[in-house]
Formats: sequence, C-alpha cells, structure tokens
Amino acid sequence: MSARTTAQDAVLSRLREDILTGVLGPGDQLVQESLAERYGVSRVPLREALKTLESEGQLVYYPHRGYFVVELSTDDLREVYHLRALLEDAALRAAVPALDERDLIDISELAEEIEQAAVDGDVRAMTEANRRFHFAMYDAAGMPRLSRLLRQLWEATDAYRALYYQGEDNRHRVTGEHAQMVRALRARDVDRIVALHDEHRSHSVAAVEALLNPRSRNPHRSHPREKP
Amino acid sequence: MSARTTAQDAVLSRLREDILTGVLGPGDQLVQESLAERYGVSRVPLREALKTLESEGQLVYYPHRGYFVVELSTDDLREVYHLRALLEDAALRAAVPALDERDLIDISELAEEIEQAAVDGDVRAMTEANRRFHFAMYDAAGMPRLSRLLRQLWEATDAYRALYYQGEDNRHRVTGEHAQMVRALRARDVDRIVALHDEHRSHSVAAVEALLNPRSRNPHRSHPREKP
DNA sequence: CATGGACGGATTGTATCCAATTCTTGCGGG
DNA sequence: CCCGCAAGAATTGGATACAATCCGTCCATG
Repeated sequence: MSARTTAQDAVLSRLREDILTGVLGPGDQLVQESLAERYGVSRVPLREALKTLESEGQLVYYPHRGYFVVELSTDDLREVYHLRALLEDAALRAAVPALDERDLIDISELAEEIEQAAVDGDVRAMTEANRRFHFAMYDAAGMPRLSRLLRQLWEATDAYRALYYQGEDNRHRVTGEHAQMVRALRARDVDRIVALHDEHRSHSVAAVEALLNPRSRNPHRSHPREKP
Repeated sequence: MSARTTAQDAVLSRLREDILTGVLGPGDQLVQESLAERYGVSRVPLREALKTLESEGQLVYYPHRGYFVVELSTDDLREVYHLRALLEDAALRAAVPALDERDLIDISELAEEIEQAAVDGDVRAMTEANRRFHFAMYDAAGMPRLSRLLRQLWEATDAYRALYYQGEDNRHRVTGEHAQMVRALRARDVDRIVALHDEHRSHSVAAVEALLNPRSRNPHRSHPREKP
C-alpha cells in the first residue's frame, strides 16, 4: 500500500497546526534549521511547505531574509472578511438548492459536534469542527475553485482565530447562530441563510478586530528581526 | 547592491512564460531533471517554483508522480470566469471612484500599447500589455488580496490564453472594447464600465470554450503518463 | 491467451554539504 | 554620544548525492 504521506505534506500539516494554535504567532520568523529539527526532517521538504504557505498568504517571504508569519492590520482583516462575504454569499446561493437530505444530516451533526466541543471548552476541536461545518455548506456549491479560494481566505486569519474562541461568550453565541442557520437551511430559505451568515461573520470580525488593537500587545513574543 | 534575483524566482518566471506561450501545454508532465537542465539550475529551486504554481492552481501534483499542467474542462473554465466576474465587478466598483488623473493616463497608454501590439500581431506583447491594462484597474481598488486572487484566476487559464489571441478578429474586437472602457472610465460611469467589462469577459470565455472542444484535439502533444 | 509477479530503469523525495547573503557586534573616528 | 564600517556569526540559497517510489516490461503460470 502507499498510504504513506511525504515529509513535505506532514510538515505542512504541522506548520498549519502550529500557526492555528499560536505556537507560531504573527510576526515570528520561521528559522528553517530550528523548524526542520523540531519536525525531524531536513530543510528541503520544509522549504517546500513554507513555499505553499507563502503563496496561500499565511507567510510572507523576503529573499535572503526568510519566512515570517503574516501580521494583519485592521485594514487587512477587513479586506479578508469583505472578500469572504462576497464569495461565501455566492457559495451559499449556489449550494442551498443543491443540498440533499444526506448533506443536511451531515451539517446538523457537525453543528452538534461544535456545540459539544464548545461545552467541553476544547478550543482546538471547536475550530476544527467549525471549519468543517462551514465548508460542508460551501463545498456543496460544487465549485472547487471557489472552495479553494475560501480556504485561503479562512487560513489567512488562522493566526488570529485561536484567540477568538478563547472567549467563552464567543463560543456560546456561535453555537446559537449555527442552530439558526441549520433551521434556515432545512427551510431552504436562501436569503435568510445569507443574512444569518453575514451577521455571524460580522460578529467574528468585530471580535478579532478588538483583539487586534489591544492596549497591551503580548509582550512575550520575540521578534528576532524586524521587516523592512 | 542586491538587485539580483534568486534562482527560484527566475525559474518561476520562465515557467509562467512557458505555460503562457504553450511550450508547456495542458496535460504535460513537468519532468524535473529536464526542466532544471533547461533552465540551468538544480532541482531544488525548480521544485519550489513548481510548488508555487501548484498552489496557484496552474499545476497539479501527485505525490511520487510529479507535476502536470492542469487540463481544464468546460465546467472548470466556466467556474473560473464566474468567479472572475464576481471579483472583478467588486474591484471595479471600488476602483473607479479612487482613480486619479495619473491612473487614467496610465490606463489609456496601456490601451494604446495593446492596440499597437495587436496591429503588429505580437501575441506575446499583447497578452502582457492586456494583463497590465486590466490590473491597473483592479489594483486601483487598493485591495491587495483581491488583486492576488484575481491574478490567480487569470493565471489559471494562462495555458489556454495564448490560443485565444491567435485569432486576428479576436485581437481587433478586444482593442475596440478597451477603447469603450477607457471612455467610460473617464466619465466615471461605474455601471457602464462593469457592463462593458462583463461583456468583454464573456466574449473571451466563449472564444476559449470554442477552442476547448475542438473536433480534433492537438494530436502532437505527448502525454508520458496518464493521471489516475 | 490472460494474469500476476518480479526485475530494472526512470522519476521523484530527502539529506547533506557548500556558497552567498544578511545580520550582529564591536571598534574607531568625529 | 553617535555614526560609519569592517569582520565574524547566523541564516538562507543552491548543488550534489543517495534513498524511495513508481512504471513499464518480461517471464512464469494457470
């Protein structure tokens, strides 16, 4: 059998994980030797994974300087969410008429999975299930490139997403909104779904924006080099 | 001075060029050793460039099999153009109010540059100038991520674009449409620009679609391996 | 004749080594 | 004290060498 994955793919997953969980925070330089050692591979597959994350917009790359986790300004964040609004609306409008009973069941189960994770306070599991919940809807549009673009936009803010779900109140509001969305889906009420989704999104952008401009930025993070 | 570019960037440019000009056609496998030799580098920087093109959607990658130039189905093509319509409309609506006199002059000059290339029958120069013309507008929206997504969508069809401009009639229609768009820009008539742009786009999708389903596909191309 | 399995060449994947660039540090001069 | 600047250290960029995988072929077997 050939279920074995290549080292570059394994490293890519671990990098995503580390960005999502904040092990690698905004502004950090990704020193290749250290990371390669940490992941137990050589620098070659690591560099290919870094290149992927760069072209997805999660990292920035300066030749001969290295890769850094992107730091988003408030404007950057607004742009990402503006583009998400545009594309997610389109995805939902294409998806809802195409949903079959099986899809609805899957989506409902994912909503429950999120709720369970929220109750448990398992932030990691919650972000994971949350992404599957939303993309179950987007993917139903049957437009792979659209899904791909949306994945990029979601990942662009992964470095900040972890912070968001730290707040218990955020977690509970989210599950309530999801339940509303599932009901609207079953009713095939496209306009209502889009409206709920827009509202849902603007709540999270507001929350992340608040986290973005704190009085006191986390002072622990070390920034080995400043960028030009 | 440090104006020198890295090998991976140079290779990336040459790969884009070769895809755009059809040296590398849809379905071709990119054999690393041959390409590396052709470009005069080792496989390491080449692979990083391939990784970039993969995550942009111009190549597909099968682990342990290699990279192949994507082959677009009619549905794929329609999806790309549908997404372009969505995002380009948004870009234009944001851009037009922001254009200053300098931008308008630049855009006009680019339109003339395209026309000159069309007259000369210089397909390569025409596609190049055409891209700069359109992105001069999109970029004026001041949304770098939007520009980036659009660049990806444009490049996704690069492998087919060269064919389009082969037709002399296509080339002439295009320049006429550009002139109309420039006039509408000067008048700040947003709705008209968007309408013209949509029409412009649907002409090219129709033409490429026709090229995509020919009675006789090009039989010369060798396909070393078939994909799963 | 069809099928399956082992061998060998071709291609990709990874590690290691060296070169090139950038960053840091410390020193001297103003 | 501050700036410029020159070595040395740290880091990235690239080339080569080797390992792993895949694919086509050929032969044995039923």
